[in-house]
Amino acid sequence: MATQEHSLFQPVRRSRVSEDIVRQIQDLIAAEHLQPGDRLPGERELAEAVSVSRQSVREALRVLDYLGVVIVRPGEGTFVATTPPSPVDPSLYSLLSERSFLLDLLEARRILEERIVPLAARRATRDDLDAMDDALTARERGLAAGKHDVAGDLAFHTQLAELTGNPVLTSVMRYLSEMWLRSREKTGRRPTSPHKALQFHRQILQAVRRRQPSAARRALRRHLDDMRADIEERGR
Amino acid sequence: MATQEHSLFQPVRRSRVSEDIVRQIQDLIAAEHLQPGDRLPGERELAEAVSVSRQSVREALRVLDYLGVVIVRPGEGTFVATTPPSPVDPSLYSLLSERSFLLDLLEARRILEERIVPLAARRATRDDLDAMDDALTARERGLAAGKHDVAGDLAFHTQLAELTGNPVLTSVMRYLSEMWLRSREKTGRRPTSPHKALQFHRQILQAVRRRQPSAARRALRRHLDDMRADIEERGR
DNA sequence: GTGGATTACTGGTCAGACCAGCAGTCCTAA
DNA sequence: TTAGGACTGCTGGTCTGACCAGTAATCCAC
Repeated sequence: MATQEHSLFQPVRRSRVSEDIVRQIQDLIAAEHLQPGDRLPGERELAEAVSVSRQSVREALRVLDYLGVVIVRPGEGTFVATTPPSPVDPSLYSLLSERSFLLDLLEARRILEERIVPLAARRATRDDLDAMDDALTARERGLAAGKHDVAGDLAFHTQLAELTGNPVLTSVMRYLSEMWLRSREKTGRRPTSPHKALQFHRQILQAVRRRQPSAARRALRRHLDDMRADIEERGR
Repeated sequence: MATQEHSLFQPVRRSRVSEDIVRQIQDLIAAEHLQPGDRLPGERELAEAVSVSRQSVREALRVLDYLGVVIVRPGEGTFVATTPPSPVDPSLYSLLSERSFLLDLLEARRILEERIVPLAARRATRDDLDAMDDALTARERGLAAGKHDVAGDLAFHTQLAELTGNPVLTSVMRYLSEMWLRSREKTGRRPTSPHKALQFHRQILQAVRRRQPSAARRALRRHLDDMRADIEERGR
């Protein structure tokens, strides 16, 4: 064919098979044919279904993996991610699945939250505090009814950051939370006891409500220390 | 760079080979061994350089392609993209142009860096410190020759974060730097005296080199206090 | 029961092969 | 001499088939 690009014509965009697969899977998720947590067919099966080589399927899955759309666990399979896909610093990506990464993440959280919590105790408005209290109570009730989502636990910490009134702190906290979720999802780590977490949250919030910055920081430290101990222990 | 040094690429070792390659290439770009527009070695060549199959190389390149780090052109080769992608939290976008935003940003930086700097003083390796020293000296010389770029000043702070050995802290610092640049770009704010900044940097680095965490933190505080005063004053 | 070995399956990796497009080279014909 | 086309070697794109190392469910012996 002589359809070269005279100015009228666009350069022909040769599609890459893997791109097509990426789009198809994303569409299936968007259309909710694939729900979070669902297991995708194996790579071999998928390849045959699309009449394509396994290599092309793998390239597609690798991309979706990086995008956070999908979680790939060797020996088990590939699953639709439960956390909303959020861009993660690409340079950190390869670390997400290492246990030490959660400890690094925890160190960063500690640095930040140790200062956020006292600020929240000083700056939060009455209304904000009431709203958080309601949210926490709702979560406690939800847990009693057997319902529990990890993202909600992290939301508490992000909300704490919001109380400071500094949107940058909120943004950074959200950033760390996203990495936390991704990392834990990739490692397949079980969440720590939700009851314990809620108790800590209650303590922190109480101190904040009473405008006791130091007490709030102490409670926060206990919470993070407990998490660290949990990570270090399970890692063995 | 017509001749590509293969010695730049290290043999690969642990889990998922493609992740390692992604990181190596990103590192090479970050270290400016690979410049925007440069052509990467062919897939086959790259594979051999890291003792890995071509498939793994392809998976890595596919990811880098999606991330916008690299441009792949069939028949020609793979090239480093000219514009590195830098996402900013959309919810903050509208705030970028407000003066108070720089103050919020500064508060976050202070919280983080006040803890980063002492950590750096404790953990940094000799080599890292020497490298930073060289970089700082180069910048001093550049300034004397009338050359000055704001991004370089922020790079100092990011490098400080790297000294902690905690990639999360580095990432957050980079995240804040990104917003800082954007915000200042939008507000059209003139940078503070580059000479003054370099002097502060020199003081901080010296304390870190001498393994004096407290002194390093004090120097860092002076630096940030100075910046805040500068922002508040000019805002009037 | 209970626990250990077995086995089928999954992703991770490798090797080698072929295709189509791009770009220089070289040879030929005007 | 020079314009044109064939040639050649490179590049990424794709496919096939094979083996490895984990997971998880099963089954069998104790």
